[in-house]
Amino acid sequence: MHSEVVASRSADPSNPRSSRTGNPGGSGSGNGTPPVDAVSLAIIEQLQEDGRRPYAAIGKAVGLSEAAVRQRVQKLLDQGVMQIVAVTDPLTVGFRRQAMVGINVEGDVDPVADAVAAMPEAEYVVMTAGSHDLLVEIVCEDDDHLLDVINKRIRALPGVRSTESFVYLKLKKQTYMWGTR
Amino acid sequence: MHSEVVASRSADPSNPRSSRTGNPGGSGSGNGTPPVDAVSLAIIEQLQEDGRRPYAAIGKAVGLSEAAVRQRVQKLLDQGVMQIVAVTDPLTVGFRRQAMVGINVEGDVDPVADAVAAMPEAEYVVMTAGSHDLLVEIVCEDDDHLLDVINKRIRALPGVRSTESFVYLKLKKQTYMWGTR
DNA sequence: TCGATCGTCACGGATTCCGCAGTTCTGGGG
DNA sequence: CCCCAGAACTGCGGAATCCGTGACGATCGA
Repeated sequence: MHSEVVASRSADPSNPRSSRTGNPGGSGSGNGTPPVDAVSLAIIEQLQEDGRRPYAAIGKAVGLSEAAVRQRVQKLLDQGVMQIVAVTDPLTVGFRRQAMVGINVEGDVDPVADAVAAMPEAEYVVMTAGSHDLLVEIVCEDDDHLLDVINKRIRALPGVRSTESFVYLKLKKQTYMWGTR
Repeated sequence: MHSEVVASRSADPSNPRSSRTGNPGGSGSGNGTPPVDAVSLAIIEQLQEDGRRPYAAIGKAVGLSEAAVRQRVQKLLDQGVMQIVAVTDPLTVGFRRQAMVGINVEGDVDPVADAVAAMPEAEYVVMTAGSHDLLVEIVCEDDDHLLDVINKRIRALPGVRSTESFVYLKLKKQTYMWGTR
């Protein structure tokens, strides 16, 4: 139904453009060269400040025409590189219990991650290095619901060795401006 | 500079409106009654699916006029209940190292949380119950930068007893549709 | 009951969005 | 070296949207 996630990773190797302004720091030596150049990055920064900023204003800020900005934004959206959405603090909005759950997996992590990601209560799933293999942010109606998700559904998944829960008490900061500083 | 965070918690006790559709479940017995009613919730859901959806379309979906939707959205934005932004997977976008850091605090947690939240590298700060008092999502340029933030800046804060790090390997899911199911 | 405040509706002008060519630039093959 | 194919950018015109303004009705407090 909905557009789905970000983690699709494009899979479009026929786009070795890069060059132009050259990515700063050159940190992309590892594997996937950033599929977005500096201009698209600037556009993303604009939209991180205000997701509804008009294309013309963005174009003026990054030195592009309005149509070009529109096309780039559309492509970034289609590729799943970014999404323009309203974000809220569920605790502020009301009735909802949140928790971060660390999961330890026996064997391959991927299938467990996919299974957890398929749960509607999982808002955020990330594979990590450290004392947990998986970190999952869970959003629930109430404590009973949360207990059910953690102790029944997650722990029942094959490959799950153990879990550790961190129930949210208060959200202190939530930003999406990593580029702006 | 920017509008800042969500966690401002309104602090406007002179607004005991509520009523109207009556919040489901009646969970608002504790403290702050949800400052948003069912209609605003429906608007938020619309914008969670597409942050650029026109006001008229939203109004048609929730049964309101275009101007009414516009004013409600503006208020929700001003109150900090929600923000409309572009969200990305930094790992996909390129050059950036992410990690979740669990922090254990000696004494009052709040000042530590505020100090961490003041760091530009901290994208997400939440107080939790469990084996960590604080969970912080850190976004860095590279490993050196990450190491510096964790081992120098965070550990140097007064009251920090210990930290535990989970370096991000791969983001599997990232949704903001908690209301839609 | 009266006054005040808030939410909603209605409307008009400025702005923005969107599709559609036309042009330029890059890269590959003959 | 030339030509072609593809992608990206620009400019333009019509339709839709955004935004300010004013007025009406309801609710709450005095």
